[in-house]
Amino acid sequence: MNARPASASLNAPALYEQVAERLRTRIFSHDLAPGSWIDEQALAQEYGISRTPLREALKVLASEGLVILKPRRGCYVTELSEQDLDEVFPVMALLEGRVAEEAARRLTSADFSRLQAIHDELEQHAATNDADRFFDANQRFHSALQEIAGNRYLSQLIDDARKVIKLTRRDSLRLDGRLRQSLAEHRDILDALRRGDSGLAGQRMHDHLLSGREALAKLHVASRA
Amino acid sequence: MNARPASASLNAPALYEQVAERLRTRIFSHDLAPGSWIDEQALAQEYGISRTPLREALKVLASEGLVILKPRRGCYVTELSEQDLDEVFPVMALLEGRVAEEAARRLTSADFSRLQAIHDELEQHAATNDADRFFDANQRFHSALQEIAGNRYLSQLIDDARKVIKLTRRDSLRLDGRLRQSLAEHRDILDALRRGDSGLAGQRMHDHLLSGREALAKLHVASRA
DNA sequence: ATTCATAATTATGGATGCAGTATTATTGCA
DNA sequence: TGCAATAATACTGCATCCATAATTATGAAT
Repeated sequence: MNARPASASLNAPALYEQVAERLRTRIFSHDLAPGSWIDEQALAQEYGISRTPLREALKVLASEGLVILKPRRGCYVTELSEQDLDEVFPVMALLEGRVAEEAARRLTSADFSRLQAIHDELEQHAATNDADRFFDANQRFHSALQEIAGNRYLSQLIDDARKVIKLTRRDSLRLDGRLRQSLAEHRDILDALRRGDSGLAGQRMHDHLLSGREALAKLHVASRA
Repeated sequence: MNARPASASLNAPALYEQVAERLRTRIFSHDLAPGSWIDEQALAQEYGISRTPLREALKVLASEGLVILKPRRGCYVTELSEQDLDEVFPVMALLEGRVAEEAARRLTSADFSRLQAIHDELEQHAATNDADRFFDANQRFHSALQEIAGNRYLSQLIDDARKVIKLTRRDSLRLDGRLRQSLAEHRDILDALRRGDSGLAGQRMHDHLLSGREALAKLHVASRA
């Protein structure tokens, strides 16, 4: 009747994984800025741990593409070039498009209600121009679709790609009008899902992602001017 | 005029990376069999290194999906279920299809000659029924296409997926007739590339991968009987 | 004053040691 | 003889330590 006493320690993620997660947060927030050097000693001291689990965490982040390990020269936060973005986004569009397509095929009415509920949040936050909450709900919408599509491997690739894309997170959603446009695109995707048109859902999701890339490009051009 | 004296040490991969590569080889060869426990001490001793770099290597392999790390319980070689394969292959087909499509768009005549040369090897090894060399040439063909397509991110995802698929390498190519069939599919792909029909090239590559999955499925059913 | 060489400092990568936990073996009891 | 409880063993995960290489600072020479 107890809650598995052993599970307490089993459920506790390894220290290196906890550290990896903390570092991800700091990288996404640009607290650790792209291109900046990661001071192992300082971080280990700050977290009150030794360098060993920290270094293991950095290995994980490196394989996720969030940092790059330069042998004998330390670890640096990844800087994405425009070319990198032009490579990642089309792939992301391909993968997310597939998810939408597959989700449309398997969609139950319960699933749809769930998506509808999240979409309503999107409408709300778009109305109040709350980019942060919009972003959050947006992510949950996409995650829900992934779950419905039911391909864990595909999901994992998307999650990884999303991490990479989040490196650029001075949020294209903050571009004037982008939030409204994103919402409109979501409406169209939801519409295709309701109609059960998997091809169309896939196509619209695909284009939605590319549209996100364009918004980001505009933002970068603007910030350069 | 010198050849950069520093590059000697820079070129040397980190120890953990060397170890990771050695482990990959042993995993693919089933020297370390799926599901088997990885004895850190024994391996470290065998390689004449400490457990530290070995453990770092295992972190990398874990993020590649070749092993799974069970907290406090050690590291095990990944076992792929049929469901896993049914998830990975369609994604692989999607990605490789995209590569073929993109490569077809960018293909120069020099590129085509290169592909043709590799394909000729395939014909050779198919004729002599040399599965190992066929496999090798096959991999080079796909790699060449990836290079031509010119999307490094896409390439990386495919490379990762290929590693996962290689876990099952009791080679579907060894299935009777599969080698011939694979060759025929390659001919068709090359044909589409020559004609510059990117859509067709993508489609055929996509189907080629799914065909590979089917061959593997037959093999597994057969081995169960 | 600038540049190059050399010395001092600092950081990385790897080895070793140790505490805590899981696993296995052993012993006692039903 | 089988099962449970407990003791012994073994392994994982983290910390600490050390050697080597890279970076920076210092000083000399042009």
